[in-house]
Amino acid sequence: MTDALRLKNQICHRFYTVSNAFTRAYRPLLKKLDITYPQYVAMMGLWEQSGVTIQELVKTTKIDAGAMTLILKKLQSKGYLEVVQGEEDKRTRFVHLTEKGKAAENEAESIPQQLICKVDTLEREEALTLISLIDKLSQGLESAICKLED
Amino acid sequence: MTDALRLKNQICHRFYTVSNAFTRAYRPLLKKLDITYPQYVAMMGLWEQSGVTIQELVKTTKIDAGAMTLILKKLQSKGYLEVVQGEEDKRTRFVHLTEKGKAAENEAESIPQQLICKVDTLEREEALTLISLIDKLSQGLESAICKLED
DNA sequence: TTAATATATTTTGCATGCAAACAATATTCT
DNA sequence: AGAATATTGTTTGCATGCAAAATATATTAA
Repeated sequence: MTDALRLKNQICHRFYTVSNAFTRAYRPLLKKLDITYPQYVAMMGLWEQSGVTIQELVKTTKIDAGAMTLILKKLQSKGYLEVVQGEEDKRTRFVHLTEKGKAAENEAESIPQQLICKVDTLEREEALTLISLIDKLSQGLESAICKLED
Repeated sequence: MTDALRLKNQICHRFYTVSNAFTRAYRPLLKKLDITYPQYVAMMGLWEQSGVTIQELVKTTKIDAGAMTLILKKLQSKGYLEVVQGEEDKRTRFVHLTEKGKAAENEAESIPQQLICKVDTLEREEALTLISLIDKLSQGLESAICKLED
């Protein structure tokens, strides 16, 4: 009846589907680092800049703050990072990569390419278009979430 | 150092981010039906075709089979559907919408438009391009997951 | 200064997502 | 027929994602 409600017409369902597929696809690649996809995202955030506040890491990775607490505990228990309380503001906590954490970047270096090699259906040009369209959509979504919360 | 590992260059991270944003955006819209986003996906599958096998529903919605068991229990407890064992093949179970479940489609009819109105950053043309690119990527991902599992 | 308010992070309760193990039922092979 | 194998669903254990409540610490207002 209502075409608007058909699954094949839902952009959201595609994101749901592809996002989950990415998580599954990364799993075998992350095995050697013994981390999950969200943990990998947190590590990417830290490889870009170590020694940041938890809040900043939450902002850059867009990982839920509550989940971040657990993820950092996991990564710390694996020896990838340390968390230290702020001096000035004792509410804040800073996340620092350990040597092992920094070294892991080298092992991770080949991961993106490994996945791209397997997912070769998009030309570079198309990939760039895709990214810019997603970013445009993403912007709208963010503000939409605010509007919808009224 | 390695640009390949930067978050802003990750398509996967965008899907992760946007997918989660969609889930949050839908929450207030699904409140009146008292269902979650995955439950909404299951309902969309059933509005398209009721009386299907659980396996078929898993296939069309791409919801994890294990999660589907719980989701169907939830939706059944809310009175939206019934599950009956197959006659020929007793392993299979068929999912049937109740009257309440069918009626819910009318209430849900406005949901897609409600969200689209808020997320107005994409032109229809761009949205179509986005969809086709995601689908192309999605195809590659599916086969990639198979390759990676070796 | 003291009370009220704001911010950073953690905790809690609930709902998946995922892989692997299981259970029940079918099908196939010998 | 009978055992081995395959298929459909469910269960289990672990890791988030999300919203809301709780903590600890800062900041602001009276």
